[in-house]
Amino acid sequence: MEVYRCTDVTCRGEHMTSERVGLAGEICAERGVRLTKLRRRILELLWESRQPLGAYDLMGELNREVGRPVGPPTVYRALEFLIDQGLVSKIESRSAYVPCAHPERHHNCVFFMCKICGSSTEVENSEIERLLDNDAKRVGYQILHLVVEVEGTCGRCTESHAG
Amino acid sequence: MEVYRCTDVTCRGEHMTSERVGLAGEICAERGVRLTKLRRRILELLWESRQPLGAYDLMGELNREVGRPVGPPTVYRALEFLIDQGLVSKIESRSAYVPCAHPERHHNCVFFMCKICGSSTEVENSEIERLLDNDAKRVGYQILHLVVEVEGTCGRCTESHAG
DNA sequence: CCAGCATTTGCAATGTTATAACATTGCCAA
DNA sequence: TTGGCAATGTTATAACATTGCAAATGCTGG
Repeated sequence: MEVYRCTDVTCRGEHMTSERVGLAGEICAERGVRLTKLRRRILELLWESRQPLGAYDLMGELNREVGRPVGPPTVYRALEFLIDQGLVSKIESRSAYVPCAHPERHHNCVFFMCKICGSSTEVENSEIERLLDNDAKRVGYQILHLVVEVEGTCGRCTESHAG
Repeated sequence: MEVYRCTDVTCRGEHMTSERVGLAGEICAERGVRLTKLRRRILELLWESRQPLGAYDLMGELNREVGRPVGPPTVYRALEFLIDQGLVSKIESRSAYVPCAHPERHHNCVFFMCKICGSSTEVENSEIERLLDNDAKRVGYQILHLVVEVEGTCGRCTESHAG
């Protein structure tokens, strides 16, 4: 059983995919919604990946696994479910999907994306949310959803490219 | 000559498209880059629109104007130029493009998007930039580009839908 | 158990957004 | 006049996403 680093640096230590997916299962049960085999498998694939996966990446992998074509709608519907349940987020600037580190809490994620290695890091920052709330009041908006994505270079890549 | 409301609420008053595009021309001249006819026309179309336009919306309009097919690369290259010069921003969560209210300053825009009427409002918030800078340091990132987009309902639409 | 119903998935087609690869134009300077 | 260069044109295709309908699956009450 392989082990993966948590993509949320505020959360130290390592977590197993199965642990993550198990938690997701509990959350779904509590809410009376179904984490079906397909949905669970897609969530696993996202946890197993070190970088955001596109819908068609997921499709390709599922194709290989089940040995027959899995169509886009199948994948997109599962992703929609996972996003609705807060188990996955879409990275808008990449058209890619990542598992959410803390689905048990309702928070707006900030994503740091490395331009070089493609990895993503999730952080929580309630202060940003507060600031945007203020701005929203100022311009008369009711907030439904935040998209905060930072493109840059991660420490590792910045070093290795600096020489 | 039609007049349009500035999409940046921190900037009161009204501005003409020609004024905006004129400023863009000056900026390009200073920088030694060329705001060609095509690029200028696309910037005008964005200023004339009350909401973000997709690349294919722009293509359609240009087709009508020049009476022959204008291909996607033509539009995308012009958009790339305008974005590089800070004259236009892409709204990632919509795959749509908006003119930048203050190209003369280098700042990261925050966009509020109304889910109902589709309009967008640009605000400046250097505090958010500062917070994200802190987070970036914390996770070891070098920031290259920020995407901060808020989806919600604008004051007008919130009212009319509340009853 | 199973009939009825809702949810989920399968499938084919299509729509939408973006880029690759290569050709052409127009301008300027050697 | 030619060679270089930036911009644009052209064709094709890649990448991402949705619609509409049919089939399968899973719950629930009889």
